[in-house]
Amino acid sequence: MYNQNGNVPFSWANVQRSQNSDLLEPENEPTSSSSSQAFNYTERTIAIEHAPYNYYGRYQERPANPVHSGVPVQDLSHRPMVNDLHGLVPVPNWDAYSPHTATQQATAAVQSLEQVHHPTHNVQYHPYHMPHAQAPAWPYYNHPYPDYPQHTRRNSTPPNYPNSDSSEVTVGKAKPPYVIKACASCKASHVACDPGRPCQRCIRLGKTDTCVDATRKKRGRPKNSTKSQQQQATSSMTDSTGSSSAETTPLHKAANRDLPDQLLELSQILGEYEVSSGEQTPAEYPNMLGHSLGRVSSPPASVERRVTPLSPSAVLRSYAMDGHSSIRKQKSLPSSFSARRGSSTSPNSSPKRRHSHRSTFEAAQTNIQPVMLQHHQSVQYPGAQHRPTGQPFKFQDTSFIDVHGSTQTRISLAHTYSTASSAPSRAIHPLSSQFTYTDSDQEIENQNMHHNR
DNA sequence: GCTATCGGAAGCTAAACGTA
DNA sequence: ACGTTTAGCTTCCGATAGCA
Repeated sequence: MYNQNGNVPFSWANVQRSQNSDLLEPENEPTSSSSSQAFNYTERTIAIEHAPYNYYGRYQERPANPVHSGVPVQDLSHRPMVNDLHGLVPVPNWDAYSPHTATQQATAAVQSLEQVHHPTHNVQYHPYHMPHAQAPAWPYYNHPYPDYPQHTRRNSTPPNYPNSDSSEVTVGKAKPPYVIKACASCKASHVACDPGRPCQRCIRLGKTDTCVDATRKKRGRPKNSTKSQQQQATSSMTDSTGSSSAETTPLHKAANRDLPDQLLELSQILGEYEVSSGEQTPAEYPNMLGHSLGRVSSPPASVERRVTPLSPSAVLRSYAMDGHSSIRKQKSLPSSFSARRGSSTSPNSSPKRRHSHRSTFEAAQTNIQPVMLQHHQSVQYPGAQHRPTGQPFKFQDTSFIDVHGSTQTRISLAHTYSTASSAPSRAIHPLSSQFTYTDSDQEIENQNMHHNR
């Protein structure tokens, strides 16, 4: 249940487990110190002035928080919540703060709420999530998961739960985690906001009247995005013979077909790769697999035609990046990938970080097999040719057929490239193993020289 | 020193997708 | 049904520049 840092990684599976486990049975929790009678969960003592953050790193403003139903926020807000589909349930023993700071009034209020709404449940509900409880403006707003873990981003060290034998929790150089909603001014200025309205920055700048929550667009994957993408890709692509694709097939379904059909469908689904017909070696496309694998030799005689995908980064450069740099890399990697991020050209990119990328790259060299395609002359990177200048676009689910040796293996270029000025990191995912590949700065430089030649 | 600007890293959400 | 993936959004760090 705990990761190597001793933290409980957030997942709904863990939430569900916790609901069925003794996490909701405070009396079964190991106690490192005394328990609060009011809440019956294990406390950890912590100096308030040193610990303005809860277990997940969410900022807890200690003094003078709004009081709701007689419940001071600072006394109750620090408990991590799990969602039991009925309400947010505080998880005992995850606390960074002492419940002894709860007032008698708070105790009575919570007990009253629990009795009214869940008299038979042996769980404890956060009062702000009780049906009739009016949520304070902060720290919870109406956010459904107010304690969604965030300490992975901010340098807010959670307590060394569960193995901490110290009653003192070291928070270190913790910074306030993200606010749930930034104000319009802070958002526009790309600066940190705080939950107050007006926020401290607006107060300082005298913009108190205009300090309102920034409007937020709907997040999440759009409805029918895949379908529409496929339709768009299909309508804009032709194969080398000039024939239009008559139908679309999802990549994962195409992968189960016979090879020629699969390739045909891939050619319809994917976009245009750069094609070399045998006299060209991968070294002429220095950023892609051939070069990255250190492979410059001729293909096996059995391979009639080699298709060398142009480096996504090279493609990006070729599409008139005009300085608009809101173009970014896709972040998330498939779970089977080693999680790694980063642009090696970022001004913040440290040599150490680049070294890390390089190490992975070199490790990948030993594993990746040459990538070639048969029966297949022209494929497109979806949408590339129609991409408006300066707008982000992405390569995704790009597949290759590895016909090196006797086996045929589908290899997916598993990730999305949409960066204008940074070197894209990339992940290449064969079905049978996993590895990643990332450009180094030097490689990018070489590509630039090659491209400008 | 203060403030504004902004590129982009890191994180969040929810629909689509995969799988048992 | 449920877990995973992923598109598209968010916040805000940190570099840089302008100004008094």
